Amino acid sequence: MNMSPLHQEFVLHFGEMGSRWGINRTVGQIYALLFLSADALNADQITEALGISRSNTSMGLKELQAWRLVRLKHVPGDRKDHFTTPDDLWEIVRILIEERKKREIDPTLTKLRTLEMQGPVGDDYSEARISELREMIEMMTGFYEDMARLETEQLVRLMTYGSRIAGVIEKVGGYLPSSKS
Amino acid sequence: MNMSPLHQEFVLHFGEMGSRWGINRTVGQIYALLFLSADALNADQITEALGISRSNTSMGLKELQAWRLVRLKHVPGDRKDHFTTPDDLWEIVRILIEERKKREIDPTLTKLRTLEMQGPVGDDYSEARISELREMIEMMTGFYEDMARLETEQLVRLMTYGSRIAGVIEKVGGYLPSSKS
DNA sequence: CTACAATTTCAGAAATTTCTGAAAACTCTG
DNA sequence: CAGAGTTTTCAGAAATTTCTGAAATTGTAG
Repeated sequence: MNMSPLHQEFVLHFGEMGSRWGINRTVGQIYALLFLSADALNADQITEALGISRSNTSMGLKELQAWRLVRLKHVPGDRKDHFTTPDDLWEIVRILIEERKKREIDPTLTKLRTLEMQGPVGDDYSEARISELREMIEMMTGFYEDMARLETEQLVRLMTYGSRIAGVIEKVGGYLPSSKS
Repeated sequence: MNMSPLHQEFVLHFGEMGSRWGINRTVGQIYALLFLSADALNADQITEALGISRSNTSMGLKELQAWRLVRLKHVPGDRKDHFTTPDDLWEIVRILIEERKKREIDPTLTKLRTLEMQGPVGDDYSEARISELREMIEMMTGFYEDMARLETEQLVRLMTYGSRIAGVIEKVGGYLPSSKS
C-alpha cells in the first residue's frame, strides 16, 4: 500500500468497522480511500493502493454504487472509469439514512402490515404488540421523511438548538404553521 | 416449532433480517419470540420453539443481554431463568440507538480524534475531510444525546410536529430558553 | 469489423461466522 | 457438602460470506 500513514490508518479502520456497518472489509476500505482522496480514482489505482484483486475492487465499487455512496466520474482523455464520494457530508448522511431505512426497516414495515392484514390469527397480545411496533416505526420514518425535506441550513439550526426546542413546543402549543411549508 | 402462524412468520422474518441488523439469525429469532410473548420464557422453551441447540440459545440470550434488549426475570418457584423484552417500545428504540451508537459510531469518533491529535501528517485535503467528518458526527451525536434527555411525551409531540418545527425556529430566532431545562 | 482495452461475472478457494454436543462450572436444596 | 438441576464454555463441524483468477462480456478507436 502506497499511502500516507494517515490514509493507511483511516482506511484500515474503515475496513475493520465495515462488518459492523453491514458492508465487508474491502468495501469499507474502498470507501475510506475515496473519501480522503481529493480527486477521483480509477479501479486500478484502488486495487493497487489496497492490495486486493481487480475483481474484488469491481464488486466493491458496484456495491458502493448500489448504496449511492460512490459516483462515477468521467475524466476527459481517459478511458478508465473514475470514482468519487460526494463532497457534501450532509448529503452522505441523508443517503446513508435512506439506504439503511430501505434495507433494514422497510421490509419489516411491509411484513408487519401484511401480518395485520391477515386479520386476527394470533393471540391478542401478539396482535397488539405488532400493531404497536408498526405504529412506532411509521411515526419514526414519518418524522425522518419530514426532516429530510428541510434545507441543510434549517437542519443544522434545529440540531444546534437541540432539546431547547422541546420548551418551544410547549409554549407555542397548537399555534403552529401548517405542515406543508 | 410449536407456534401460531403469526408467531412463526414474525420469528422467521426477524431471523432473516438479523444479518442486516448486525445480529445473527438465531439472535433475531430469539428476540422476535420474546417480543411477542406475553410472559417471560425460559431457555428450554426458546430452544424448543426455535428448534435450535440449548447452547445456541444460551449464547443468543447472552448477546441480547449485552444489547440490553432482553432482561432476566425471576419467576417465583422456578429455578430456571426467564427472559423478557422491555414493554415500552420507546425504551427499546432508545436502547437500540444507544447501543448502535456505541458499536458503530463511537469507535470511529475516537479514531478520528486520535488521527487529528497526531498533528498534520497527511495532505491538506485529507486533514480537512477528517475534521469535517468528526465535526459532523459530534453534531449528530450531540443532538441525539439532547433528544434522549426529553420525556417520551415531549418526544412524541416533537415528532408529530415534524418539519413544522423548522418554521418555529425561524420565528423564535435567538429568544430560546437556555439549554439546561 | 477487428483488435485491444476495460470491466464484469462466476466457480471454486479461503476466510469468517454460526452452530452444536460434550464437558465444565455454577447454584441451589436437602 | 453431596448431588441434582441449570447454565456456560469451547473445540470442532457446518454454513455462510468474501475473495480470487480466469474467462466472458462490453466498450472504443482505428
